Amino acid sequence: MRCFYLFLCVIKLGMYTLSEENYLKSIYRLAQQTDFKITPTAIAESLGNNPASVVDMLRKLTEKQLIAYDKKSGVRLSAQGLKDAVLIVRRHRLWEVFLLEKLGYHWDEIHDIAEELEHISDATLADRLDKFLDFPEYDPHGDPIPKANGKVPKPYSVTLTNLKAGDTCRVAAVRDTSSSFLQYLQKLDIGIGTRIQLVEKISFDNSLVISISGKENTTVSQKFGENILID
Amino acid sequence: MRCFYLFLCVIKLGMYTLSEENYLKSIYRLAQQTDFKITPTAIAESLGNNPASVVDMLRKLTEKQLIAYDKKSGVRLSAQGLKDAVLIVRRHRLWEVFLLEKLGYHWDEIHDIAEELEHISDATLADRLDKFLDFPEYDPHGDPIPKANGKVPKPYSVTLTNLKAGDTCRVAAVRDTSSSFLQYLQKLDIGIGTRIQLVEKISFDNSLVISISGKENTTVSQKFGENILID
DNA sequence: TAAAATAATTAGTCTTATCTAATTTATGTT
DNA sequence: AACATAAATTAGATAAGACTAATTATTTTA
Repeated sequence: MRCFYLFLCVIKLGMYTLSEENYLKSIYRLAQQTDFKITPTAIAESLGNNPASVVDMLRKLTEKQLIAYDKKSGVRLSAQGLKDAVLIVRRHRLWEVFLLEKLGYHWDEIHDIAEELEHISDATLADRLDKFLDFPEYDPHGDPIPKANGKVPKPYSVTLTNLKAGDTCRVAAVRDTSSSFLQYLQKLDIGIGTRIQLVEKISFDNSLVISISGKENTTVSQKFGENILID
Repeated sequence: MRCFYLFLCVIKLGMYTLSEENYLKSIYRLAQQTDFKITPTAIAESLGNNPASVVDMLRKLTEKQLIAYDKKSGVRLSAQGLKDAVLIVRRHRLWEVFLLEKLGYHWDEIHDIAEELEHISDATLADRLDKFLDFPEYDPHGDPIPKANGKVPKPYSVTLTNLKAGDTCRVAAVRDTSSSFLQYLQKLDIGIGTRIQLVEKISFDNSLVISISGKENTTVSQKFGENILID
């Protein structure tokens, strides 16, 4: 018995539960996306959980030294927590490339499958997949893929809403990767690399009038604009 | 709230928990491998679980109409349960081919990773992977891969222990896929297709004296022989 | 067939991860 | 500063899936 548990302990070293991994990833993404301090409520929202559950898990992650949390500065990943979170994101984005390029999925189908695949825990899997895919730099949504050494290329941060009327840009990446957003983009004929000109900002509700690939004007919401990262 | 649960219900339709899937697979494999009736104890052993836990789960699977269980005839998969179990096995074996052929893993490394990958639940994933791999018939351990329509090619069933002294055969598949067994095979220079001659059966403990690829004699145990499927 | 051994089951406990409801702590506004 | 609102936390409940220990059935074997 004692022996059996020792064994389990050894083979599980460095591995986390599905939930723990999802919390790490969520905290990492919040840290990337916003400059605000990361609160239990924000994490709860991003995971679709109750804040009370988040507080419990934060305690657990603190015990495991994956995060540090105090009310003043909010939640922060430890060196180890950051390393683990980056690896999960790396796996997610590599699997997305695989699903699109090798299995022929569309870009609005791959996110949810990659959410499952990213938790496969073999030590060399990510690196082998990386090599198999010929070391892609970006995933199909334009997000940079963290390197094997843990380095993360700087993600795009300027959005459509940052443009001034008359400016032209190219779509570099999308922030929201839900299928509803991506299908909307499909309908508008927008993909990575598409040229967009901001024609006008409607001051009433910050709607954006844009021209896609030089074609006739279309109006989109502020929320839409915030989810288009540009070059 | 009510709305949210309805949504969950819809997208989860036809999906099972990790545990449920592992029980289904285990029952399926026991049914394939032996003609004995499938008992809670046998399932417990195959999963490394306590029989009490198995009884609990059998109740649950019965409620979901995935199995039928009575003491007389043991556990049997329902039509639905069989369909689901076959799909899991299909996914497992396809992923094994992928890991070996595309990612360069060795045959003693792939089983455990495929145990995780087989639970990825997207509806079209198995078929896409199948196509990507060019519809392989056997996995790297020689096990037949169930077809998209649910048909399962007949697995090999004759083992080394069924031979008579002097008989020659070729290795068609292995029953045990643990890395300890596969590494042992590697050391003996045995793979799928290797020619083996049974030189002598030791009646004391049913050890087998064999000649591998025509080379000098080696002695292996009965347990070893039972795990080598031949053509 | 009776005793012994084995298998199946029940009852109760534990852990993980979630929830709701209630309470405490912060923040913001007048 | 006092109050109102929002956020964080605690306490207690629940469900899944595992466990141990105790009990009941069923086989074997003498």
